[in-house]
Amino acid sequence: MSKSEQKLTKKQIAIIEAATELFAEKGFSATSTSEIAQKAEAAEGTIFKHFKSKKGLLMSVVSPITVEFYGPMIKKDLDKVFDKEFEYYQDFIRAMIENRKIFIQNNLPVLRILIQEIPFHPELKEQFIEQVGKDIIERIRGIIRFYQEKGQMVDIHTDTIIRTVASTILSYIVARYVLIPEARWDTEEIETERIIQLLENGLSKKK
Amino acid sequence: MSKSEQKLTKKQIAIIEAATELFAEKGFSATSTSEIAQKAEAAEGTIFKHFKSKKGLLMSVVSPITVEFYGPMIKKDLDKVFDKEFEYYQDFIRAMIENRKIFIQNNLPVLRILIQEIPFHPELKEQFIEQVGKDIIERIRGIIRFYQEKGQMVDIHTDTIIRTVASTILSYIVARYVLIPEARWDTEEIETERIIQLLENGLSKKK
Amino acid sequence: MSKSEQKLTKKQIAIIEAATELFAEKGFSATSTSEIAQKAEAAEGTIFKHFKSKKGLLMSVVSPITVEFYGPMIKKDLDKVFDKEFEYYQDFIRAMIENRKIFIQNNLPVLRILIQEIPFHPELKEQFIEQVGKDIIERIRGIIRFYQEKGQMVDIHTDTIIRTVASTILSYIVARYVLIPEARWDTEEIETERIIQLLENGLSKKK
Amino acid sequence: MSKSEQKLTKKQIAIIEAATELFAEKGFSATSTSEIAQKAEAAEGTIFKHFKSKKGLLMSVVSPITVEFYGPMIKKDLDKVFDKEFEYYQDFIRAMIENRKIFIQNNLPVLRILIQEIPFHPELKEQFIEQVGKDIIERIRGIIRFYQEKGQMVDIHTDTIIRTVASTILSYIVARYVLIPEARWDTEEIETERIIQLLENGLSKKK
DNA sequence: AATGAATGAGCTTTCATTCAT
DNA sequence: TATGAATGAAAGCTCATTCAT
Repeated sequence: MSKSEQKLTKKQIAIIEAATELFAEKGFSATSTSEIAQKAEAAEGTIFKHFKSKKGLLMSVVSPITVEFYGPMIKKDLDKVFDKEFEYYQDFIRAMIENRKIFIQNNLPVLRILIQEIPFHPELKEQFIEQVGKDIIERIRGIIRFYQEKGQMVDIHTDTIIRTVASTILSYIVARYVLIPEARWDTEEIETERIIQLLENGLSKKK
Repeated sequence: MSKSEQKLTKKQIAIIEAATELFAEKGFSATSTSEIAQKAEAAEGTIFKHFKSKKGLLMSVVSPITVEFYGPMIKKDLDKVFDKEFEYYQDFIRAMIENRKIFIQNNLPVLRILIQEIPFHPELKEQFIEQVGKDIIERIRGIIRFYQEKGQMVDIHTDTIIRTVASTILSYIVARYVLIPEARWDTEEIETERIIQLLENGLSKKK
Repeated sequence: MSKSEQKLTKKQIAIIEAATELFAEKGFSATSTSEIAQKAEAAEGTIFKHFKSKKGLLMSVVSPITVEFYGPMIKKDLDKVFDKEFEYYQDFIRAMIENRKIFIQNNLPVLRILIQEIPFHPELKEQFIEQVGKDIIERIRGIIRFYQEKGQMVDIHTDTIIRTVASTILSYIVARYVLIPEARWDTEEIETERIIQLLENGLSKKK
Repeated sequence: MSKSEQKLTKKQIAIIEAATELFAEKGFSATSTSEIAQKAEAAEGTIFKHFKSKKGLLMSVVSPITVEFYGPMIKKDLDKVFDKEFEYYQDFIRAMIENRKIFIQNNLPVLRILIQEIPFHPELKEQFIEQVGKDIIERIRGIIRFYQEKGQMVDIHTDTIIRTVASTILSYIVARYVLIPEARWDTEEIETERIIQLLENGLSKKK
C-alpha cells in the first residue's frame, strides 16, 4: 500500500512477515535467521541480500510502523481536532484511541516487538522519537494547553500529562496483549471507556 | 540475609550478580554464559555446576524476588488494613507504594528482567502467579471489597480494579526506569502523589 | 589494441580491470565476485555470463600477459638480438631489461597476481610454460650458449644461468614493488645498472 | 622447547601444525577452518577458543619463526665477525647461510606462508620488522661497514648491499621451494656456492 | 568447589553461481 | 548483452554444555 512497500519483492514481503511473527513470538535474539528463512520459504542468503543483517531486518520490520502510525494521524485526526475543536478533552482522547484502535489491533505483533526491543536498541528509540517528536509532540502539547487554558485540565506540566495519558493507554495494551492476555477482559469498548473515565476524573480540574 | 542466600558461596553470588546485570542490560537471550563467567571472574564450568543450565540461572536470578516481594507485604501492610489502620484506600495504596519503593529501587534490574522475560518463559509467569495468586490476590480482593462495601470505591469487578492499580504503578516504573529515564521527572514523592491522585479521583465513587 | 581485446565489450573490460586491481590488492581467494561486480559497476550475473567462473576470470586477467609479454618480444626484440648480435652479453641483458621495463611497469598488478597465484594454480604455470617454454626458452638457451662459446660466460648448465638471471631480476621487482616499496630506492636506471653489474661480474669468466 | 610452546596443549599444537600445512599448501584465504579442524582432529570451536580468529591462528603459526629465526643469529654468528673469525665477508655470508639452512629447511612451510601472506597483512610485516629491525639490521649495518672499511666491499649504500644479499638468497629459496621445485636443481651445497660466487664477484671491489 | 579445555550444534553471514526477465 | 533476485552450500565464529583434572 505504502510507497516503501511497492518495491519489495514477494520474497522480501514473505521474509518480513515471517520475521514479524517470530520476533513477536520468541523475541529478536531468540529467533534465528534460519527459522525465518524456513517460515518465509526463502533461502537464508536471500534475507541478507535484502536486509544486510539480522538487525537490519529488525529495522525493516519495525520502521514502517513508526511512519504509518503517525503519518495518517497528523494529516487526518490531529487536524480534525483543531477543526472540530472538541469541547471536552475526553472526546479528544476518545477520538484518538478510537482512531488508532484498528491500527493497533492490526499491528499488534510489530508493536510487541517495538516495546520488547526498544530497551536494547537505542536506534529504535531514536528513530521512534525522531518520527514522533519533531511534529506530533509539539502539536499535542498545543492541544493539551488548549484544554488547560479552557480550565478543563489540571495545571501540571504539559509533558507530565502527555506521559500519564500515554503510559495509561500503553499499560493497558501491554497488560491485555502481552503480559496477561488470558485474564478475563471486557470488550474493547468497555475497557476504553474505563481508561477514559480513569483519566477524566484524575486529570480534571475540579471547581 | 535471607535463608536462600545463606548457603550460597561467594562464586555463586558473584555469578548471580553478574547475570543480573547482564540480563538486565542486554536481555536474557542476548547474554552469553561466557560473558557472565568473565564478569563474575568464574570459570565457565562453575556456572553449570551450580545452576545446571542457563535457564536455571535465570530462575535463580528471578526467583528470590517473587518471594521477597510479597513476603513482607502480607505480614505488615495487608494486616494493617483489617486493624483499621487505613480508613481510606488511598492511604492503603500510599502505604504499599511507600513500603515497596525501596525494595523496587534496590531490585530494579531483576524487575526489568522479570518484565522482559515473562512473555517468553511461561514458567516464570506460573511461578510468579503461584507465589502471588495463592495467598495475596485473595487477600487483596478482600481488601478491595472492604473499601467497596465502605462506599469508597467504584463497583466494578474487583480484579479490574486490582489490574488498574497494578498496571498504573507498573507503567510508571517502566516509563521512568526502563523506557525514558532521560525525561524530566519530578521527585519520587511528587510522582507517587500524582499516581495516587490519578487513581483516587478515577476510582472514587462520587456522591 | 591487441586482437584478443577487440571483441571485449566495455563491461567486460571494466570487469577485468576491477578484478585485476582487487586480485592484486587482496589476493584471488580473498576477493569476492560481488566486490568485483561493484567496482566494475556491473551486475553479478554479468561476470558469469562472460567468464563462466571466478577462476575463468582469473585466467582472463592473467592470460593476455603471457601472450603479450612474449608475443612482441619474440618478433621484435629477440630477433634484434640475433640480427644485431650484441658483442657482449651484458648488452643483451640490458637491452632485454630496457625493453621489458615499460611493459612490466604497466602490468605490475597482473604480474603480482601471476606471482602470487602460480603456486596454487598448476594451470597457470602450465599455461605460462607453454607460452614461454616452447619458443622462448629454446631461443634464449641458444643465445646463452652463443656467449658461452664466445668465452664470455661461465660454463655452468645453461638453464642455471637463465634461472639466475631471471630470479635476480624478479627478486628486484618483488622487493621494490611488492615487499618493501617504502624503502629508499634509487632511480630505475641506477638500480638496473646495479643488477647488471651484479650479474656481469658474477657470471663472467675471468681470464 | 621454547617457553611459548610449553603452555600449549596437545590440541593446540595439532591445530597449529595442521594450519601450517594447509596454509602452505593452499594459501591462507583458500583454507577453511573446518579443514584445519578436521586435519587436527579437533572440533572447530577449539580453534576459536584458543586463537580467537582465523587471522589470530595465522599469527600464531607465523610468529614463532620471526623470533626463532633471528634469535640464534644474533648471539652466534654476528658476534663472531667482531671476534675476527671471518676475515672475508664471503665466509660470513657462507656461515650465515650454512647456519640458517637447517632452520629454513625445517621451517619451509611457515616461511612459504610468511612470504605469501606478507603483502596482504601489514601486521605481519610490522611484526617481522619489529623483531628484525630493532636489533639485527643495525648490527648487520655495522658488519657491512666493517667489510667496506676493510676495502673488501663496494662503497654503495649499506642498505642496498643488505637488500641485494637478502633478495638474492630469498629469490633462490622462492624459486627452488615455491615456484619451480620440479626444475633440475643441484645439491644445496653447490647452489649455495653459486650464490656466494655471484655475490662475491659482484660486490667485491676490484683492485 | 572450581577449573578451563574441549566439544559439536547452530549461529549470522558470505560466497560463487543460476536463471527468469 | 545485461540485469539482479534468488539460491544453498559453506564460510568464520559463538554458543551452552560436559568432563577430566
